[in-house]
Amino acid sequence: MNIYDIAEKAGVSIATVSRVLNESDNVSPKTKAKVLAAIEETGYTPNIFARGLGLNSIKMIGVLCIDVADMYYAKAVSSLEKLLRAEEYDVLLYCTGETREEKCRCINRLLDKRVDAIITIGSSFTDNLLDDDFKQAVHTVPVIMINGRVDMPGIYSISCDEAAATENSVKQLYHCGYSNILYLYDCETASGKAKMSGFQNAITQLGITKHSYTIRSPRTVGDGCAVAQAILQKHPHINAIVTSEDILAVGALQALDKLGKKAPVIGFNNSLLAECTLPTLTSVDNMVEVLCSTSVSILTEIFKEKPVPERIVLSPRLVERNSFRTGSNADK
Amino acid sequence: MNIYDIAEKAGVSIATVSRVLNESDNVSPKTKAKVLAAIEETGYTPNIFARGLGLNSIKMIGVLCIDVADMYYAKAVSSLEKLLRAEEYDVLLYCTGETREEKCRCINRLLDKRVDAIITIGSSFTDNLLDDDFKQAVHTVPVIMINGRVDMPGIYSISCDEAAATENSVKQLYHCGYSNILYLYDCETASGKAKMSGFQNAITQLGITKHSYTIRSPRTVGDGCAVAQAILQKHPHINAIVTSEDILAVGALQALDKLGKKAPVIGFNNSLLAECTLPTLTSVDNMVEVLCSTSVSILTEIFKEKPVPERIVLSPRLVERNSFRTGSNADK
DNA sequence: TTGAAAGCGCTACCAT
DNA sequence: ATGGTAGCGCTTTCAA
Repeated sequence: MNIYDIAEKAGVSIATVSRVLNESDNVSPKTKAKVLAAIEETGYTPNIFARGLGLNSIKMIGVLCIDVADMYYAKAVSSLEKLLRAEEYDVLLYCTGETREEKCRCINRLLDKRVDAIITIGSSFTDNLLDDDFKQAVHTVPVIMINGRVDMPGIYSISCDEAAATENSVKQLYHCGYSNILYLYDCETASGKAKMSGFQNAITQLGITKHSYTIRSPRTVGDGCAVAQAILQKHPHINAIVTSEDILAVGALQALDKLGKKAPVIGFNNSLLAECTLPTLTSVDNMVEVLCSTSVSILTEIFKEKPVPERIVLSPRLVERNSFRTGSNADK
Repeated sequence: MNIYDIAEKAGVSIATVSRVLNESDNVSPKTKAKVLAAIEETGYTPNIFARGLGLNSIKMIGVLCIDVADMYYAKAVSSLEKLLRAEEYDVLLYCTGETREEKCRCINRLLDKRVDAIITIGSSFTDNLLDDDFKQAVHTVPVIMINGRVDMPGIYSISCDEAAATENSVKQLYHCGYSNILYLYDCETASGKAKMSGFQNAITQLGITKHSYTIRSPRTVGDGCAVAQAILQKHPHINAIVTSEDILAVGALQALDKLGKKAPVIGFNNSLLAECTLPTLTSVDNMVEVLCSTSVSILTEIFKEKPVPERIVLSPRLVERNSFRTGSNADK
């Protein structure tokens, strides 16, 4: 079933069918009706490849993340998919994993598929080693980085200020009377570094570097718990914990429970996990939804060839639950 | 940059370039080298639309789920994406949401995109109202349903026996001395019904229907907690809880904590949440990874036109953590 | 308002 | 082993 069949059935030329299909205005209502009837009757749908071949676009956006099984990426992908579909774009999803080789392979594969744009999620695409691949990509399509940043014309960065968020968490704790703070973190991606610098800024400004600690842990509940437990035992005067990830905060809460201790804990990502713990977890909301909707808006503007900012930074906010409340005073 | 440019640069015909591109054997090493050099030099990649137009395939699989932000679907999508990419297929992801209209729209949109197959995740695609859409889909491409089932030639069902799993959970509890069991569930999809029937079977067989309860709750931690708390107060003799979802199990644990009670709890899905609670949660593993890898194997067999079973059922297994251990005897 | 026809870039068949 | 060429199904320009 193709456009010729429809043309024949409707007694018109393929050009006219094409016009109807593309909602061109120069078709008389009568012929339009005939064509639509033929289409309806046969259940015909245009061949996307032929259309793509002519227009060189298939209305598809490539979305890259490390692994959609991670809740943070999943939320973003879900959000993007809905927003893009509303704009008639489909999502081609790649879970690249951590390695540079695979990320590079995915970018190129996406370009081979002639997607209309690429959106990356997460700071791990902020990687000098990928610059060449992005340079090539940008040559063909716009690239939007959510929480990533590569300074290159054609790459648009939409991110949330994680350094400021972490800095704020520490300051809030301090103002509530906690000054022996542990920072439990998981990775040293660009995002990890930003959060760490936020922590360092805070303790420096507050003059509490002497009594503050940082320690790294693999990104699992069990490891977070073990690592936190060890350092809490070694330094019993630690009286508050800030983490780079909700998962680690969950581990920290478990460590406190095991040690029979109480201390405020602040997570990061405001994920479902924050609602599942006892006490429920106060956590930094990284504004994924807003990042995604902003990204899609920017993208549609780009497609319309309107000027858009190359860099947008949003402020995250602290969502308070039972593991720490800024209102309450210290029980220290 | 197209195949003509490469042909000219390499001093051969486009037919030869095409042969090199498709790794046909009938090309002399010398010409092959020339062509590859030209490709390398120019960075040429074949136009996917033109290829698709000829072959009527773009090596793309449509994956449908309700919402990838749900951890259960996210795990499956992640798993499928990796497996399919390894087979050179890309994943077009649609989060359909709950409504039939949107599911239907997504199926049709996927067909318009000329995907090579459709994979649905979750029992909510087992829906008589969608039968017409699937009938049309099956006409064009194979459909694989993970944890879903529609009896129609061309639809392959790969699922996990959730009824048996729930039945087993109840029996395990009973054998450890718990016979006043609450079943806390969230939905009445096909999957929800299967689990419920498993529960009913168990209590009937065990002769404990008199002291068993079922209650429904929205699928959030807060609701699960509130609903569980209410019924536990009304029926204080309830001494064990089985749930249809880890999220509800988390709620149940919180309810027990609030009431200062202890009772074994069994979740379903063996998600990350099960590691985050105190006590950690014993949960039914729904074998997502196995379901996905089986699905991809089946699919590749179908593409090779080999015969495959229309229905595969896997047995789930109970993953024991601290909220209930079959080894331990009742502390009742 | 409509139709004819020239591409779009590739694959695969038929020659040589 | 290589080349010529006819499609694949659509969009769009040019003519009428």
